Amino acid sequence: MRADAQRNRDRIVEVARALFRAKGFDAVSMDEVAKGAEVGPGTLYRHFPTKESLYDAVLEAWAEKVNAAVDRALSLDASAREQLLTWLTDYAAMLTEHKGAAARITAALGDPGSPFAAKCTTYVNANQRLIDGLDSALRPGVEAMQISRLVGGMAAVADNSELPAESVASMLAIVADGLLAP
Amino acid sequence: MRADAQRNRDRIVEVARALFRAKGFDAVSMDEVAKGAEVGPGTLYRHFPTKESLYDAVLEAWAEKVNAAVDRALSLDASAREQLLTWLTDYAAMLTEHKGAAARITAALGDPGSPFAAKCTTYVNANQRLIDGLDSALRPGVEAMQISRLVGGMAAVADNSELPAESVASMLAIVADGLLAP
DNA sequence: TGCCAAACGGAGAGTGTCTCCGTATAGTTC
DNA sequence: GAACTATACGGAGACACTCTCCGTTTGGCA
Repeated sequence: MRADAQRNRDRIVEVARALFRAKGFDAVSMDEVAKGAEVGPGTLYRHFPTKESLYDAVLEAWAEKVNAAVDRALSLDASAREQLLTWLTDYAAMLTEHKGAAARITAALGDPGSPFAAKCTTYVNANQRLIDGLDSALRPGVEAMQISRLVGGMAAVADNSELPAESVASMLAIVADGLLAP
Repeated sequence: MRADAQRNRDRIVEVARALFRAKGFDAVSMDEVAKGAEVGPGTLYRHFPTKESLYDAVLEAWAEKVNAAVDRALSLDASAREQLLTWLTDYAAMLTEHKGAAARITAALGDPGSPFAAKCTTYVNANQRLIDGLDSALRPGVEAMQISRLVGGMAAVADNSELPAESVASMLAIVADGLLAP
């Protein structure tokens, strides 16, 4: 890639990250990103053919934090319930870090054609590792995709309604108790 | 209201209901509704100043079914768990009856300025009646708004991903067990 | 320095929401 | 049943947004 192209690409992602985080996916227009990055719309679309692909690039670095969080929860010297709650809370917090991200990623779960498919796989795999780690403490038959959807749904609601952390925590506690073996 | 205006209004709502149900909120354009109802865009917007207000009118009749469903669940001669599951399943099914409705209504929970505020109140009240009816079988301190958000979130996920009923049921079972007293 | 593939950027096509305002008509009054 | 007026109609178009085409510019190499 030519140096000017690389510079422009970096600046676009940087501007887009700030805008998406502040205003949410829908409220940011591509023109706005182009103007902010001081490029023409044509240039923006050369780098990112769709708005989704731009969003995907913005979320790139961020997906790696998920695996770190599941490791952290599993390494805690605590009860299975506390480990589970720690993970769910971290997970929901990461999902709501960007406004609108939770709903978008959760909607893409199980859709291989989605531009966020890679991110979804990361999430589902993290939940699978959690299930393997917590082993028999969980309700028999619980699946990684179920946890992904349950927490993704909660995160989306929390994000949309801008719920305070304690409201999210109490809902996650309900989900966690439901996930633990009876 | 003049007779021709009433006729047009009725036809608009009827056409919009069919379109929204089939294609979901976002995929239906106002022009499409206007053409289907054989009126001009101006006429459509005279009756419904925003797309949301049209959606609200479409959902009008449908909100009444919620109270009937909670009565049905509470009158069942069954365990608290079965009553709860019956209600949650009905509730989620009603939310997903119109594509996109669950996410939209759940997002409006707790926002008095939303065009769907009246529908939200109906849902939260129904859950409150459930809590009162099930009494001590539920986890102490559980609130109607929490149940509304939990199930609304699940319904939104189910709706978005077009999940089969059994997938929804297994997630609702987890939520239900979390809601029941430990 | 000159070349040219790569990149740029703006005009504009296509689609959507919503408005303005001249025209048509329902319903009343004589 | 004719005239009148408040009410409603409907289409042209303003405005915003995503995305494309293509003439122009420029980075990097020989």
